[in-house]
Amino acid sequence: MMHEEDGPLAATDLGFEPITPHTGTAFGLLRLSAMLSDELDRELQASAGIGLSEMLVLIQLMLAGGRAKMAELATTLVVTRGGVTKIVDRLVDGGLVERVPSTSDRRVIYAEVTERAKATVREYQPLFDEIARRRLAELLDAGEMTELAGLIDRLNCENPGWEPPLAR
Amino acid sequence: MMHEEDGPLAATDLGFEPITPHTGTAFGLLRLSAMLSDELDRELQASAGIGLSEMLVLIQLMLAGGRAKMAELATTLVVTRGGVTKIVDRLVDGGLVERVPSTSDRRVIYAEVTERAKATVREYQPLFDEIARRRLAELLDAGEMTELAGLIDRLNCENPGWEPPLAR
DNA sequence: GCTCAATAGTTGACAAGATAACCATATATG
DNA sequence: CATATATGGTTATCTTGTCAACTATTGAGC
Repeated sequence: MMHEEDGPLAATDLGFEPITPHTGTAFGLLRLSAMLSDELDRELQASAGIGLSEMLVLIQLMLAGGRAKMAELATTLVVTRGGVTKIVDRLVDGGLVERVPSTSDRRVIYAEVTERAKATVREYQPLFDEIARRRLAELLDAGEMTELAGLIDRLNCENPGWEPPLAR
Repeated sequence: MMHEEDGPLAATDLGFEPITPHTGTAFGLLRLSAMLSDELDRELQASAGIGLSEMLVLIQLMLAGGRAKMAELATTLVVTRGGVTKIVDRLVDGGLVERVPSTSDRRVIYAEVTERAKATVREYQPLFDEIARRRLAELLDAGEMTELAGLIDRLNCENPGWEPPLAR
């Protein structure tokens, strides 16, 4: 019935008017990222049986040539060292990653992909890509998508590299 | 000393080469968002004593004219209904929000900002904005920033509205 | 060489949300 | 009008990642 006591809503119903210049953009960025994460995690979990965090580690490992130090993963994935330990724990349990101690620096441990992991990435990266396409590329024209990709890359490169505060 | 057993790294050291077209962009978007969230949450927690989630609810409430249904908050903030309940619980505990039952639909509860909340937003939104500026606007020229803002807004509007899967 | 600070990784306790079941209310269907 | 279905909110339980403390190793300064 909708008796419309429902006061001063509607005014900005979609809710994207920025209160101050950049707040709205940040707000939108976070929202977009949240939707994307949610869908990626859900689809990967359903198909590949691993979460988004695990997939991101695998992708990053592939990008790095198959192995990377735990601390590097923490920095590039914007997760604490403790967090990486746990994600890698799960990957090791699933037979997707092995821990390989460095011989040159005995503090360091490499996370290294297994053959199984390579197969997993080969198999499910298209899904990842397809979701990204649906949520991003499909809604923009080719030029805009290139623009967006460029801006995001620039921001990632030019931002002061993330490090867990207080060198935690 | 760096004995350089440290194999096939370096090749793509920054780690941003996309494996397939859109994966890299999604990867970058998630990373950017993670850095931004981390900094926003940390700074807000330190200054305002509330987390990013609470601030986002307050901002959304202000945008909606001071009040919004719990379910609306869930959708726009990309959080489950259960999640919103808890965030609003904390805001109520802090005296920033009140729960106001709707009279026209007795299932509905409005979250409504208090005067204290308005003051909090007035006081700390500049901080929010400043961080967004540092992480985004400062690294691009004015035209690029406008471009980015436009693309993000478009993607948020044109994306199929987020809803918790299976009407959870 | 020895001490002190910095770095790498792990661990246990905790905090924030997701999930799914639940109750209450509202709407649609016969 | 009666029943069935959908919607709105909360709750208890579980998962994930942070935080802070701890150990081990490395590198710097004396």
